[in-house]
This record gives sequence, C-alpha cells and structure tokens, in this order.
Amino acid sequence: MVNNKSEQLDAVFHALADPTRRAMIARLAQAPCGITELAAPFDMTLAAISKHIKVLEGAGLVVRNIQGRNHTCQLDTRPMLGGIEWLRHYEQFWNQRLDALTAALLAEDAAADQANGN
Amino acid sequence: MVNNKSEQLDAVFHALADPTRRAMIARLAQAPCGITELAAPFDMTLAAISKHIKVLEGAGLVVRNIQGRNHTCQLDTRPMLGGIEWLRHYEQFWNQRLDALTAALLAEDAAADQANGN
DNA sequence: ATTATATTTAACCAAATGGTTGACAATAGC
DNA sequence: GCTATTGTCAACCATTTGGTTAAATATAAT
Repeated sequence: MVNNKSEQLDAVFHALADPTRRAMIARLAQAPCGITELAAPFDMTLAAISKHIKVLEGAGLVVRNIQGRNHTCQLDTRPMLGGIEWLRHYEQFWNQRLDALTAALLAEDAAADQANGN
Repeated sequence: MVNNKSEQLDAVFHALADPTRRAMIARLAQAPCGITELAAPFDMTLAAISKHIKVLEGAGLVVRNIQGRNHTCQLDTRPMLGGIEWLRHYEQFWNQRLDALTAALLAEDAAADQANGN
C-alpha cells in the first residue's frame, strides 16, 4: 500500500512506465476481465502477468474481485488523477516558454542538420 | 535516444517515477540552472545527481547547455505531452464509469469499516 | 473422486536502478 | 603555473525489476 502523495506518484508513474501494463490498462478500459483473458495478448507466462497485475494493484490502478477460482480485474483510474495533475502543473510552463524554447531547439536542430549534411 | 512512441512513454513515465527527478523538474520549471545548484537540495553525491540528469535527458525532459565547465540544464516539457495525452485518454472513462465505480468502492469501504468496527 | 482449469507462490536468473567512492578532465581564478 | 571548482566516468554494491520454471492452491466439471 502506498502512504504519502509522493509515493503514490512513484507507484503510478512506475506502473505506467511499462508497455505491458499500459496495454493491460487499455484493455481494462474496455471492460473488466479475468486474468487469463487479460494475459492472452502477451507472450509471457501467467506468473509474469500475475506480477504485472500486482504492480497495478499496488498503484491502486486495478481492483481485483475474486469469485471462486476466477479473478476479475477492474480498472480504477482515480490514482491517475494525481499523475495528470502533476503533469498539468506544467501546462502553464509550456504556454509561457514553449515558443522561445521551441525556437531555440529548432535552431539547434537546424544547426545539427547542417552539420550532418541534411 | 528513444525510438518509437511507446519507448518514449516508457522513458518519460520512468523518469517521472522518482521523487528526486520530479523535484529537479519542479526546480527547473522556475528557471534553468547549473548542476551544482540543481544538486544542492539533495543529500546525494554529484555523481548520483549526474545520473538522474542523464535519465531526464534520455527522456528528453532536460536539455543541457555546456559553457566551459558550467552545464546549464533547461526543462523541456514537450515529452510530457505524450504522457498527459495518454492519461487524458482515460478521462472519458472516468466520466463514464466513475460514478458507478465510486459507489461500488465506497460500499466496499463501508463494509470494510464495519468489519473493522469503525 | 478424478481431472482439468484458473491463479498464485517460491526459487531462481539476468539486467536495470539508485546509490557510493575514487580517479579523471576541463576550466576559472589567482 | 598552481589551485580550486565544476562536472563526468568507471567500478563497485545492494536492491528492484521483469522474466522464467516448477510446485502448490483452489475451484469447477465430469
């Protein structure tokens, strides 16, 4: 379980920093589903899938409902809000400085291209 | 350097999944600054700081400008856009299902609280 | 009851992560 | 030319990560 806000962000961003887990989230956004079905698209053992799900659960992004031998996973997007808010905090920064930065970097790229003979 | 979109997301989310690096980004959002100044708040070797900066650079979040022995780091928020878009994709999901999910989870919490005697 | 299905767990492995120390490189200032 | 400062690099270390296999658990189905 995650304690403070920073650890929550750690957990959420870390959970999202893996393509398998992002794909799982995308799948769960369609509808809740069981482990085997969730595992189907991936060339990976069920044991590995189990671990990925546990990471998602640890970040609070997935809620598991056990009925007999069938585990149903459901997406809970609320922990993403912390992440999106953190990121959104920088939209202001973009608006303020993006133009100047873009110009500078484009100039840099142009110089690099010239150096590369492009 | 990052190749495709998925690897870009991997790199950005991974870069953000560490409190030191998030703090660095927050600092750089105020103004560009040198390595030593950037390192000041952290109880950590310059070598460790150097590695963190390299992770941020690898994700494209920081651009370095070298003048003599002084390296100036500048925030580039553009790679965050990929992350924020990925996350934003689920806002729709929230709006659609948040109510039902919240209700279900609150009921669950209430049941747990009752079980805990709260 | 036996068998098949769904899933986790434990033990292991290689690679990546986050940190250290110590040596090095380059530049600024005296 | 020294010396102090800024920063990286290489080697090392413990821990975490992402995967495997093999065994265990639990339930469903026949």
